Amino acid sequence: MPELPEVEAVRLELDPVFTRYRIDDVEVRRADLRDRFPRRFRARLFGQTVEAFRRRAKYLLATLTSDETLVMHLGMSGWLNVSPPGTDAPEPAKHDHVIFHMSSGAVIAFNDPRRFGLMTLLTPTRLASHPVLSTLGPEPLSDDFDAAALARACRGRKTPLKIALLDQRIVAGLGNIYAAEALHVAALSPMRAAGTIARVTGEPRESAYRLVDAIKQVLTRAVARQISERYRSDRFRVYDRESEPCLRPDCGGTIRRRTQGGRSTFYCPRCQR
DNA sequence: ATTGAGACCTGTCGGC
DNA sequence: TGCCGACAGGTCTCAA
Repeated sequence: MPELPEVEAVRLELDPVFTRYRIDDVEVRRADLRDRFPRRFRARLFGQTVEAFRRRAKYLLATLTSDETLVMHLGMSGWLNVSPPGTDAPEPAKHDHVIFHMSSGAVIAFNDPRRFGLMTLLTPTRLASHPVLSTLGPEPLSDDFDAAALARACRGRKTPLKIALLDQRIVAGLGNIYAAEALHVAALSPMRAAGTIARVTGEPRESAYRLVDAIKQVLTRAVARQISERYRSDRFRVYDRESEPCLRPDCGGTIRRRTQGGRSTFYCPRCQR
């Protein structure tokens, strides 16, 4: 489920009942998501106040009074479900692995059937030197992410553009759906070599400007729509629309599906070059 | 250095 | 109905 827009929706939903509130209790019902939880996980959270809560790429980062940061990643199937203050907390659902009881009265359940999600605690030092977090590319909706930055990152690369967009070191937050969507908006082929959006000097070509605009547009709209609602394939231009007509006016092409890096890519072979 | 394949884990869906 | 394979919005590791 979760790419940048979904993670941002989760952050927004949690913020009013999570940020600046104390963690009164933590139920750890399974301590093994993608990695085993760190030692003393529960004890290190117990009684801590969430001083700040932000999103970086697809990660959620909660800074605690202790200066440690609770790092959460939703993986493929993860979500954080909120029971608002004043409501009866429901019985734990299947695959509720960690449940936070906040001083706001809210109960927040981390649910993740496939357990590709991640939850850990990092000291400031280890946060700053984290091999993944410290090498993430720019936030796609920030001013740091522009055609020059994208072209520089793609310069000389022969890997297909779609694969490059999924590389979180190039741009952080795109996943399989929005990478395909952005390439369609930009009318760029997913198979094209990533390096072709840059000149040999590393300067952006026109396609790099188009792609950056498309990424920002696709993500901005998805965030605005508060994609936390249920998955509906008709919200997408190409994703999950194999054999259906291309939605670009006057294109007349048909959406195709093929595999790249072991994952499905959807695109229009007619208008995406 | 890049790149591709396989791994992790559970659920769902379509075909027989 | 039941079984089986294919596939799913992510990331990591390992080999070539």
